[in-house]
Amino acid sequence: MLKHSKQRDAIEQFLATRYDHPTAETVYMNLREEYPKLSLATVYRNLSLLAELGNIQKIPTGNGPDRFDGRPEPHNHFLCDECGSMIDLQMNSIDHVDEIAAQTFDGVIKGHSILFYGICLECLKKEKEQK
Amino acid sequence: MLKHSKQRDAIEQFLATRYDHPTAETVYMNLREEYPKLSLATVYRNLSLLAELGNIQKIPTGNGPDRFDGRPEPHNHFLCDECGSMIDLQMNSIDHVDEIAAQTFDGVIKGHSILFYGICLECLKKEKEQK
DNA sequence: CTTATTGCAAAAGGTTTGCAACCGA
DNA sequence: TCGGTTGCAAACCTTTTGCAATAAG
Repeated sequence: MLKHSKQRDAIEQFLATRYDHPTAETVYMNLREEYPKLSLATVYRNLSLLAELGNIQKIPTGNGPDRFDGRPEPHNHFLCDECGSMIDLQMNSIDHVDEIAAQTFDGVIKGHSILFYGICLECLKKEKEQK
Repeated sequence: MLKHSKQRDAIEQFLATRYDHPTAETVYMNLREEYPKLSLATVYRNLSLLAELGNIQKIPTGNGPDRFDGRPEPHNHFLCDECGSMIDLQMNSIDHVDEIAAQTFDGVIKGHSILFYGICLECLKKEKEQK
């Protein structure tokens, strides 16, 4: 059970080419060119499925739509308050937070997600230019 | 500008008595008893305002409604995959993650939010009992 | 008296779902 | 053929918004 689907392949492949953590809508818009009949529902369904399978990551932002990351390996993210851009932060040394958490908690910690927020380089530059 | 409001006080007060990170809906349901004419919109408006003022914390979960925490001091949270309960995790030693992140990132990091996920103690017990 | 706040209802935004048609194994 | 997958539209859930009425300072 779980048949092949061109749409699913295309979605996974598209995410593999993007480093900006697109939304479902963005995936949809881009793939429409190649698959004019593609439906947004199909995009959502496959993004959820791919995330469950562990092939991609779904990253909730707290405001605005979820973002999707073609790289399934654990890593952290930075979200710019101002322009909404999301950036990968590779921080190997940070996995120990699960251990620290485990010391104060008796349940099972499967993992964590850290979302850093602030102002990205581009927005900083723009602010300086305006002065 | 910023007048006093009984509703806002009640919402902040209610949160101060709860350690289970209620949703806006839960706040609403509970305060209806004392304020029968209270509107859900008022609850949302005040929760947002209180969070902006830094009096409470708003915690997005990624699935389901946002949760609210009457304790504004920085701390982390654990969300149970199975029953949806949310627990505070006090981990003073964890603030250095911002520093670590700053080493790999040129923008401004204002803060972070860590959401741990897994299975809580209660759900673990239930699972064991079923076997 | 002025204006922040409220309640109500309607709208918005993002995501999910029902269903018949379609496609892959 | 069987059943997973699609497209479409409608439904859903959470949150926000417009507006006239109310209440705080």
